[in-house]
Amino acid sequence: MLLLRSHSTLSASVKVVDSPISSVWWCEFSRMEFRHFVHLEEHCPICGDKVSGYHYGLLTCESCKGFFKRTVQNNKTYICAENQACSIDKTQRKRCPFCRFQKCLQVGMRLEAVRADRMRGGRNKFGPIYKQDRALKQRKALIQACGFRSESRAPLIFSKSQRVSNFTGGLQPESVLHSTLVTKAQNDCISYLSPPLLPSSSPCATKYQCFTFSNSTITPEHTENCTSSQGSAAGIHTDSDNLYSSSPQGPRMPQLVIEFLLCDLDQLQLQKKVTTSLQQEMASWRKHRNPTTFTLMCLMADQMVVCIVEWARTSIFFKHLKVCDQMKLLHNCWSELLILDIISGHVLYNREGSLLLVTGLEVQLSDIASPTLANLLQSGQELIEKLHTLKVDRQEFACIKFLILFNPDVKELEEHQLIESVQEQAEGALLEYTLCTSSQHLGRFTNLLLCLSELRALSILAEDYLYCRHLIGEVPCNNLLTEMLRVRHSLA
DNA sequence: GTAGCCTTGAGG
DNA sequence: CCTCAAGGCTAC
Repeated sequence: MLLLRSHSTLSASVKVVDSPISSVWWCEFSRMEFRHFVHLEEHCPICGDKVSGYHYGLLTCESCKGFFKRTVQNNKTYICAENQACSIDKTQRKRCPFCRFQKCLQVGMRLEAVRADRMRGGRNKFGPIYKQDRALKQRKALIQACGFRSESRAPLIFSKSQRVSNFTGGLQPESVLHSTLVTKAQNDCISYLSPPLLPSSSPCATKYQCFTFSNSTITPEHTENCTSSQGSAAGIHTDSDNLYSSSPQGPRMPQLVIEFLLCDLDQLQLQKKVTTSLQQEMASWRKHRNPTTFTLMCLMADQMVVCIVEWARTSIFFKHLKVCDQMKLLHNCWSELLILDIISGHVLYNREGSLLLVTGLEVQLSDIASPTLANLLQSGQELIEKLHTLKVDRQEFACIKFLILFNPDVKELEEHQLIESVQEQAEGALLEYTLCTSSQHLGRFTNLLLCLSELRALSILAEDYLYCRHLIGEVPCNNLLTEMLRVRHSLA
């Protein structure tokens, strides 16, 4: 609370400017049967035929829907007569069911959407994802229909020639881990230039424009503080000699993703900060007695929560919110962000095996006496494995953090609409990014959202567990962690 | 086996 | 009541 209050020099609330498309007009437009227009414009990602709606996780044609259903329901196995690389289009889709089914899975059709009980009608868990995707497509189609493009600002990108020392913001350039980080950031950027095998029918493969601020609900001026103050430290600039200059019409990273990335504290900086604070904490603890592993974990968590608050407080959009809303949002999601930070450390730096916390503290499951804590760590490990398999990158983690932070479902928000709008834009940015970096189309985005709900569930369990131990006096007191624990439970 | 059309039923 | 994504039916 103190942290937030002491920095509450908010100049003005975020200005909501008139969109080039007025909101009244937009509402009227949305009421029209516009969604059908969107569907008709789409091609089946498997065979290129006309789509008939969302089926088993994504927009497909009627025949691929039926094919997928028959294959899964009847447990069919196929064999490819060629080399398992048959091209699938409308005219040839019947020739090789093996390759057709492979393509169904590849683009993201979901096996679990085929009902084991064969019950008809109703809705499944993908409903919200279909809704989100539809909303984004409507926005994109509307932008195209109006000939409106957000190209007002030069794209912010990583420069090929950017020096390592600039990227670190002062950290040791000889650090091996750090070099990996830089290479990864540059590789991410390079791979973005040549998106993996998108079918030619996909609109992403042919033309993709930066969509950020496409509905212009938030003025670019609110992003400028962030980019100008942190851009150089992060090694990101608007140099014309950039990776994309040779292909102005090629795919671009959604600008909002870059903005999020800029706000994201470098994992190594975070580690350094947390370690320093923790060493000081531990020194004072050891004067009395040696802390247990659980105590160490609590001390570390406390320092990470401080970093999370610091990150949020200086982040794009969030820094312009009213302090009361900032506090509500953080009180709602601190544990999710905390777990995400720990998990992202594992996924990004390819750590496997025992749970290695950000300070370097390694926790073996066998060392954990409490079965509840051991279960929590086990669930954390499983989520790490899922995200590791998905190869979630820094850009996606940066978007996910904003998705978690800007939760419009938090009660009694004063700037509810603005918060909802930021979350929608973060969702849109993540979807855009995944559509253009993954060959799985909607599948990757869906997988990320499913992981997000698992993270939410895990954070609730972890918070409950911490609170129980806090009640019996086992969590070190008088810090931000215990304050966060108390606030949540005093509101409940 | 395929694919177009029909029926169903939970959720908005 | 309407929507729409499931499963079902059936001519080919």
